[in-house]
Amino acid sequence: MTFGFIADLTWRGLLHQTTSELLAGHLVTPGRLAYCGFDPTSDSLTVGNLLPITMLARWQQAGHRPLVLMGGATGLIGDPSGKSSERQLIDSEQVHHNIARQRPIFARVLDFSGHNAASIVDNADWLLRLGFIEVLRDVGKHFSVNQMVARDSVASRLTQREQGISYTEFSYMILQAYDFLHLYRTAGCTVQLGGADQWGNICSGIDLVRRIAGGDAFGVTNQLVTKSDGTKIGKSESGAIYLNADRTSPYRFHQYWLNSADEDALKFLRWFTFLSQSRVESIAAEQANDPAARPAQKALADEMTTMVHGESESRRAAECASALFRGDVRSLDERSARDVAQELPGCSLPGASGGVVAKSVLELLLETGLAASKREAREFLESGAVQVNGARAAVETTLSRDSFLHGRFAFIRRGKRNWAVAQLTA
RNA sequence: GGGCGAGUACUCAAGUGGUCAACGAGGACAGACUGUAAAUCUGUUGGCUUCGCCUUCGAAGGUUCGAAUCCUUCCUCGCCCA
Repeated sequence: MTFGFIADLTWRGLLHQTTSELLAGHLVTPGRLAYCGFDPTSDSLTVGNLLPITMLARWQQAGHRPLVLMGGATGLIGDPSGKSSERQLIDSEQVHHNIARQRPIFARVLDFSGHNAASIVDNADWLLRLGFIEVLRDVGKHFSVNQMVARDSVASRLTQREQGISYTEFSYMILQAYDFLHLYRTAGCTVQLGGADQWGNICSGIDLVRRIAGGDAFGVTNQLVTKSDGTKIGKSESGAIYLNADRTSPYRFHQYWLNSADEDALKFLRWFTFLSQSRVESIAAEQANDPAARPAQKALADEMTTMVHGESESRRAAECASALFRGDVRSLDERSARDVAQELPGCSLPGASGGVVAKSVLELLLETGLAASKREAREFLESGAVQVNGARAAVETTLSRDSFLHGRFAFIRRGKRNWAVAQLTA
């Protein structure tokens, strides 16, 4: 698959800017090396981090080699871009842990084998070795403070009364530029990919490569992700959507995309998935034809879950969703009930063999996490928001042994789309 | 180091001795309507053993019958001066 990288980004509406007209010519030669940096400030990535990863994947699909740069060293500093306040420093042990936790997701989206295999490097390997004086003399000379101060990311912090910027963060751009130089010299890396907010940092790197190494380097930035309602992607009511299954279950992950607004679904399909232009267009046609069937949301949810969690998890999530929302929970046979229950958050109850089980729904709401407090639980029950195994529950409703499906499961639904399950253990 | 000002619930933001769990807005959640949308309307939004009780208004003390509101010290932040 050698569809041009730039052309691919263009029809997807992902392309923001490129640093040079000469880039297209540069990319004619396959096997070019591009890198994109990732900050290991958290131990798990969220869907917000997915876009840069897919950018690298698209790069790879266009016949080039992708390089993941983990900011093991820069993560100790923190990038001021897009941050309204000074970051908290994390220790290097934490950074190592975070890097290790993040690695697997890259392996899923990128291909680490073959002739244009992806690779991962950590800038701690070279940045930590640098001496302060050495950097000031060799690198610092090439930076104009006048320019640095004019940088949007810095300027906003300087003019903002509330938040200042420390010298530490101010220096970040020098480190990132140095990364590019290092990768250019040691690996022949000529392109840096990043979000539109990284434009300045990328240009600094290109500048440095030209000044110190006398080489030509390029940058490509992608559009920043926005949602139609203006909120940030990857944030849901109940918190961030992570890419790790232990943080966000495949079911929840699938649900997140399935709930995309109409205006967003097709856009996300282009931005995040690898579906072809013709495929996306045919989905768009279906969507226009029958919006209620939500073909775009479904395709999006399936594709994304497959990308991040694999095909079988994706299918399970989809089947689980249709069991819960399309059918009657009570019609689930025991095996499917068990499968579905596995996907949902919940709690288990000691179902003392033969003993009488009488559990109030109110407490179950609390234990399954569907309600944050008793007062809230009561409120949900009073407003008729709660159903147990398909039957509406009231404040005083209690469950006896035979209210459990197959003697084991109580599927609890709060509101329209929040599910949990309480299971009796043998 | 000196002067001034600010710190209120998820966020913004009222409140300057009792009627304050604290106006209002946004957000969020729930109900109706729907397509597990959007828009709209309604309700809720500190906790509990809920006609009542408990814990909150940067922190700790104090004054008072009674404080988010007054006093003291401390912490944090911003502006100005050095």
